[in-house]
Amino acid sequence: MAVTIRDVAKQLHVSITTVSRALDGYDDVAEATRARVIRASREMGYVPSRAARELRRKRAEAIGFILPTSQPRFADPFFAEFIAGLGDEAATRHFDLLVSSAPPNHVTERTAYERWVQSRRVDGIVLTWMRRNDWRVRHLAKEHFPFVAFGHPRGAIEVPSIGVDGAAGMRSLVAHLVERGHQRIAFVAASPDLGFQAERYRGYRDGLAAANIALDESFTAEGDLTRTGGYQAGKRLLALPNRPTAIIGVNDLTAIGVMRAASEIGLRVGSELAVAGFDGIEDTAHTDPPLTTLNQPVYDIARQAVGMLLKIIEGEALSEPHVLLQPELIIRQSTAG
Amino acid sequence: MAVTIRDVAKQLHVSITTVSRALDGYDDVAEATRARVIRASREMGYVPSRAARELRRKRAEAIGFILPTSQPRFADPFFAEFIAGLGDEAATRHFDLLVSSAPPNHVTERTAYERWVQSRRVDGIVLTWMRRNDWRVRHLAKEHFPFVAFGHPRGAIEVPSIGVDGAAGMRSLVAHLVERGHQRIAFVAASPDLGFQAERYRGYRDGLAAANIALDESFTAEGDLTRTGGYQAGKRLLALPNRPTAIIGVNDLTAIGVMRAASEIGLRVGSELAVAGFDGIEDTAHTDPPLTTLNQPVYDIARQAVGMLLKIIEGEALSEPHVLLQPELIIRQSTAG
DNA sequence: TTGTAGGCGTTATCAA
DNA sequence: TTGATAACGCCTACAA
Repeated sequence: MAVTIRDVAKQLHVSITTVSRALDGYDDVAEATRARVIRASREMGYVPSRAARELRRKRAEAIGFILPTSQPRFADPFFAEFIAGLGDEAATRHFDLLVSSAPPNHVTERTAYERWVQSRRVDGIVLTWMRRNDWRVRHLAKEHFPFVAFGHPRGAIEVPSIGVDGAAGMRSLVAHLVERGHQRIAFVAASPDLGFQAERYRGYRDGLAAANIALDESFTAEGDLTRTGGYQAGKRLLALPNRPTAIIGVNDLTAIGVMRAASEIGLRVGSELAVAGFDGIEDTAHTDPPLTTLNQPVYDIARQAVGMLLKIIEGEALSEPHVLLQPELIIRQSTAG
Repeated sequence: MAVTIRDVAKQLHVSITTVSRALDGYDDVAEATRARVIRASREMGYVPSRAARELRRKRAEAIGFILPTSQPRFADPFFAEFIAGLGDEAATRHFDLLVSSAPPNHVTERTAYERWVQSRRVDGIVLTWMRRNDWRVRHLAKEHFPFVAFGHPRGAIEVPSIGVDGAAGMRSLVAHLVERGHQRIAFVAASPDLGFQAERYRGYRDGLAAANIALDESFTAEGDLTRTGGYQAGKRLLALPNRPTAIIGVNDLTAIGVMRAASEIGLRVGSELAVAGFDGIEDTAHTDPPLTTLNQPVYDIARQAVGMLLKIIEGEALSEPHVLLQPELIIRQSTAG
């Protein structure tokens, strides 16, 4: 079996208490003793058992994240980056990251969250893709379970969150398009239940209003955040009698789908149709033509989210419970015409 | 505090033993008692503490996966799908998935693996992006720690693995290109240290040999598995005096980068230059033109890998320690000309 | 079929 | 500055 604290203590002829305290950096242990303990531990390959420590400390030293897998074949590059950020920040703080997945609002989602909460498998949870009247928020708040949200859920409950100003981003994007001479600007949306959809859409409408352009309801189509959804919505919009000259996707994948719809009917993106997205995923730099987008620093956001979560877990007050970052408008050839 | 097994026992006026056994499905407990226990547990919201159970059982009921984050801004869609597969299969088997990340062969990678192994934080580990003479394999084998590899490492040590036949895939791809009249076929490779690179490159060469085409060393360029790497390598290849008429990327991202390099110099992909990749990520269906690729069922592979790993953890023998799947050649317009 | 009791490996309290 | 000892919550021989 693995070497335990008792083995180290026996070897050194000290008590297990001493070993424990020496290793955890308490200051009431003689430096000489500490040095001996540390050396012996390393030599003997002693690493404290996580399970025992958890049991005693009542802390899992882990945080959880549940992927909102909307699709059977799920592969949003956004989440690879997000998870890398979560994992890196957690690791530097000596926490582990548990990842699971569940389709949003599906029954299995509920069990997934409850399992972690009830069994204290994790000390806190990171939420993303916030929804209107999100049951996860209600549930976690009721259980007094630490969590932090990426995105700002609207609702009665106070939620520590970090988000990107989707409305402001969209306003600046619309302004950019108007400046390029566009008046007929369409929007491919996502489910209205999604918080960032509402926010970005609001920015789109406000942007139009600011330019004195009347909102044309037929210029809003709904996708599902995937390329395929964007493609289908794009086809519908481009089949309109008086079709738009610019189309904004609620996210980059959607916009990429729109580009394909355009090129399929021989429309040149950039000169004959402007297309733009939101997220700033790496793909956008490599589409043909490169895609204008609103970049959000996903990796850093993830790290910051973990930082906030750990503070909450430690019981510290957050100096800033609602961090709001500005997305960066990256203008590329897809809106160059 | 959370409700414990003792609370349930007290409530029901039975011993904690009875509660424990009733819940774990032992058959030496009266059905009536079991029913009462189960109902009371649910009503009281009792879920066994993972920490206590782990300590007692000496099992973490968790598996680990460490993302090979080669880039600062890391976002390979391959891994989002892979993680979703790992997480789903683990969850259905009542295991948790721990995710961390580390740059391949960096010192921190070693600590990341060792931490989990030493502290028994996880019961097994899934390995990917196998390398030549992989220290992880040596280390885990030496520690008798359960693991399974995605990809077939060549080496002295017997490694349970699931892989996709990259060589066969590349042979069929080359055959396809030759059939379309191509003779000058280039390859954008990855680090030769990577197992699948060696394998796919071998397939490329074998494919050329089968068609009696001499290998032109200048037709091999090295990328880094990213779109940018592919773009740069593509530019080099296309600047060659007698440039290739077809370029194969060792993975899809690389191929996507090559496409951009081509369109940048006004070469039409499909008619004037054939491009193909490997992986079958969703992007390939939405590039312009859509990209020919070798599809590997990443999600299912991940699930199967977990299945194999759990068998190893349970101490069962694997009926098939080396699963080899065939990639599926998906021919699209990028090689249509 | 049920209950008693010991121990998994730590950390924390208290006394020395 | 160190040590003995009691939990933490659960599982499992063994006894009843």
